[in-house]
Order: sequence, then structure tokens, then C-alpha cells
Amino acid sequence: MKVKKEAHNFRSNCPLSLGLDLFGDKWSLLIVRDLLYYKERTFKDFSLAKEKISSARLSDRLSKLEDLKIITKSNHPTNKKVFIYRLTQKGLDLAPIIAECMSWSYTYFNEHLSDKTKKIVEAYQKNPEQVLKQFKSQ
Amino acid sequence: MKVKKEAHNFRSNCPLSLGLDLFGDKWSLLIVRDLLYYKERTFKDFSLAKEKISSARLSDRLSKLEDLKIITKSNHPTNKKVFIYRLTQKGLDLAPIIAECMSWSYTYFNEHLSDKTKKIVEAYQKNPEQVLKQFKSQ
DNA sequence: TATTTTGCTTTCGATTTGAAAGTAAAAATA
DNA sequence: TATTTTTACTTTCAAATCGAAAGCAAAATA
Repeated sequence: MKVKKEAHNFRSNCPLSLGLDLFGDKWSLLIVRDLLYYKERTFKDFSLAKEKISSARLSDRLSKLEDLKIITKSNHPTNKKVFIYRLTQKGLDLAPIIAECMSWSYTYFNEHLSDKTKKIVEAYQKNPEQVLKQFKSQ
Repeated sequence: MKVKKEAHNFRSNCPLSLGLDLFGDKWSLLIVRDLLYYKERTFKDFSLAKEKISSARLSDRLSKLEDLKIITKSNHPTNKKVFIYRLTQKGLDLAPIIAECMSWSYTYFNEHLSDKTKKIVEAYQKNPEQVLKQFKSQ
């Protein structure tokens, strides 16, 4: 339970700066990415992602994203200790940013990427709308 | 002059994670933003942007972006003390990420934005290709 | 009942940050 | 020509943020 509702201290009214103030760190969008791929994730699921986020950082980012209403946190149907995180519409709408970032890396760091990843990006570049739609409906 | 060429230590081969490792901080994309708007900028120009980056941070980010070949640094035609920073193609290609981030903020933080900004985002939402093309040709 | 799993929190040393002051060279001004 | 100002940084330092590891309590499982 969060008590202190920290007032947002935005650096400017630029919409880019605003976005960076909210989720412009090394981890937030990776959490969103996992939720785009898998739709539902638990704390442990996120911990197992290959970037190896620490539990302190993950805990912090999850509550920030929840405060921002980018994700929701709900109870597991049978296991009281486990929580299920999902994207809201606000979170889903971060997909284009993520896709464009992936697309850029595809162009300039192609050799670092897995074949599976390349195929997703290629599909996105060919038909962005369709790939984004897939994320939203899966 | 940079001596130590630090080896990139990427957290994973995910293209999103890769992008975040390179420019996923609070300042790098704001520098790119200024260059998208104005094409040419000096150290002082960047310093005057409304987000008020400190000179130490600006200096650090400019050399990182130059190392990444996202920007170039060249001499001022008449003033030896001044340098001119510009985007490379690699840097220009960050425009869609920036535009999508602005678009997201437009949707969810509309009331924070200036009318001028809103108009740009509206134009982008109506015809992304055209707005991006404008950036590249101005 | 004992052990394991889960979702955290706590601790702590290391890294990164912003703010401020300092610097040196070049340019502008007197 | 001498002095002042401008520019592009660098340096310093306290504060904030970070990752790694350990700790914890409740719930699930064996």
C-alpha cells in the first residue's frame, strides 16, 4: 500500500520530456514489453526476464507503473500470495513507442538480435497497424 | 577527446533493451528532440532548453551521442570556440520514437501541453509520414 | 508439521546525478 | 592594445539512485 502520493515534478510541458519523466528509465518499458508479449505476469515472471532486474527495482517500478495506471495489480484466483499484473489501455498505448525503438535497433544493431525478434520487427515494419492490433487482442 | 572506448555492456539482445541501454535516460532524447526542431545546435543552445540540463550532464551526453554516431560535432565557420551539433541519419531515425512518445503524452496528458505542441502532434497523428519527412528535410 | 515458494523490504557499498564553481581559450568591447 | 565577456567545457561534492544480497512473513506445498 502506497501512502505518499508524490507530486509529479515535470521538467517542462514538452510531451517528450513528460514521457521521459514518467517512464524514461532503464526498466519501466521492459516491464511493459513483457506484458505486451505475455499479457499477464507475476512478480517472479518479471524477475526471470533475461535483463535480470533486482527485486528492489522491480518492486519500485511496479508500484510506480500502477500509480500511473499503466498497469493493474490483481489477486491470483487461487493463490493468495501471488499477484497478477496486466496492462491498462494507457499501458497498451505504449506499444508504438516500444515498437519504434525495436525497429530502430533492428536497423542499426541487426546482428545483436535473435531471428525470432527480427521476424516480429520485420512484420511490424511491413504492417505496423496489424502487429499493434495483435498485441491488443491477444 | 575521448580516450577510453568503453565496451558496450548490453543487458540482453532484446532490441528494446538495447535501445534503452543506449539512449534510455532522461536527457539523450531531449537533445535529439532539439536537433529535430532546430537542425543545428551549440552547447549553449542546449543549455538554454527549458528542462535545464546541467553542463556536466550535457557534456557527457553529447560525447556519448557522438560516440554512438547519433550526432556529429563540427566547427563553427567563424567562431573557433563554438561547435555545431547535428543529427546523423541514425539520429534522425530516432524521430518516430520521439513522435510516438509525444503522441502518447498528447493522449494522456493533454492539459499539460502548449497549443503549439498540440498542433504538431495532431499533424503527426493525422499523417505521421509527412511530419517525419518534414523533420528530415528542413 | 516441515519445507518451499512468493512477493516483497531492508541494507549497504557503488554509481550516477544536479548544482555550483572553476578554467582556459577565443571573441567582443573599450 | 587591454580588459571584459562569452563559450565550452571540467571539477567538485553532497544527494539521489542503483544493483546485489540477505532477510522476512505469509501462504502453499510436501
